[in-house]
Amino acid sequence: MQPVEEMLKNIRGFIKAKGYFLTGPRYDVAKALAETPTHLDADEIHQLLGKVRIDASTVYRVLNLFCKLRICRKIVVDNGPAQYELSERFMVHHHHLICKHCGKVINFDEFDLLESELSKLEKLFRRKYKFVVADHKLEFEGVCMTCGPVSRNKPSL
Amino acid sequence: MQPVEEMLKNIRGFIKAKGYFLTGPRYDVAKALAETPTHLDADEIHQLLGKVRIDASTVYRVLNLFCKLRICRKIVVDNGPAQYELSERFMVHHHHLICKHCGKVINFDEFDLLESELSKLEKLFRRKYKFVVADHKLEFEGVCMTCGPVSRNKPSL
DNA sequence: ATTGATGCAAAAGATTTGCATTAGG
DNA sequence: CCTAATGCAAATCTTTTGCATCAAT
Repeated sequence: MQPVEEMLKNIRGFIKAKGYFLTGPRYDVAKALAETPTHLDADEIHQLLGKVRIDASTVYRVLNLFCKLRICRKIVVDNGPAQYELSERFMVHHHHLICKHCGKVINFDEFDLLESELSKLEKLFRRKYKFVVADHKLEFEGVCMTCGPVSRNKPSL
Repeated sequence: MQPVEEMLKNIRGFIKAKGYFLTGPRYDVAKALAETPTHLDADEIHQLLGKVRIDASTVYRVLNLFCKLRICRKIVVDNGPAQYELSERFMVHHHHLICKHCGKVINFDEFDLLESELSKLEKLFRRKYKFVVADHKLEFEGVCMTCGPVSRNKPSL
């Protein structure tokens, strides 16, 4: 992952190349995302930007634009607002461990064999289902360290 | 997958074993899920049960109970209501291809190598992150046959 | 009788939208 | 100027909740 300044420069270039402006609010949201190693929801971003004057609806509009341009990626979670993170263009490719008690999202990037299996599958889908894969998402749901100690038994919930 | 009648019998036994009743609404929702090879959202279930008198909030309450008991499984999707499907106790284990144009969800169960890789990962998470995996979810997002013809190029969106 | 399940209506939470205003080129 | 972006307020959509009623043992 690149330093924040460089990421912002890249994002600026990316937005302009697509014919959009990097306005104040867009810069602020991009900065919040670039400075956060994990994920933020719309409201957290709005809070972070407390001092600057920005409306919640603008945050959503910016995030939607960013998703459309693939600057960021939306993670929909059960019971709660969607989370956003910079896309793989700016972050390393990874997937998520989601704690079903506290909702915490842990990134992981241990793959090796897995990713090659995934791309084999993607070719299969194209043949068998005529389905063209643009992105894949792998999530593990469970109980994190804080919410439940590791034991030999599966969690009861 | 078993015939619907048998699935319902199993579900009845499962619910009673957990100390709950299989009431009318619960039976109707279970039947709707058992008769659907793919997924339904709460409103679709409500529609399906049009003749029988059941309130939308009851549908949600039943679905939440079913998820808690692991009779069914909730699939949260972007832009739209959550989808529900019977759990792997009653359906074969599978994952999803999600079309980002029309929202269609296609089941797939081609695994082989993949599943063993996934369980290796789950062991790793327990060691490295002290995270105990209860379930995993693998989704491929892309464009389905109806929404875009298969081509050699990646979809522009 | 007592506990749990349901219907109804209202509330809550997240996100989107219409419209007037402002800003950027 | 002209188009795009923003703030504000209201609307929308999904899901949850409080409460009175009903059902089941």
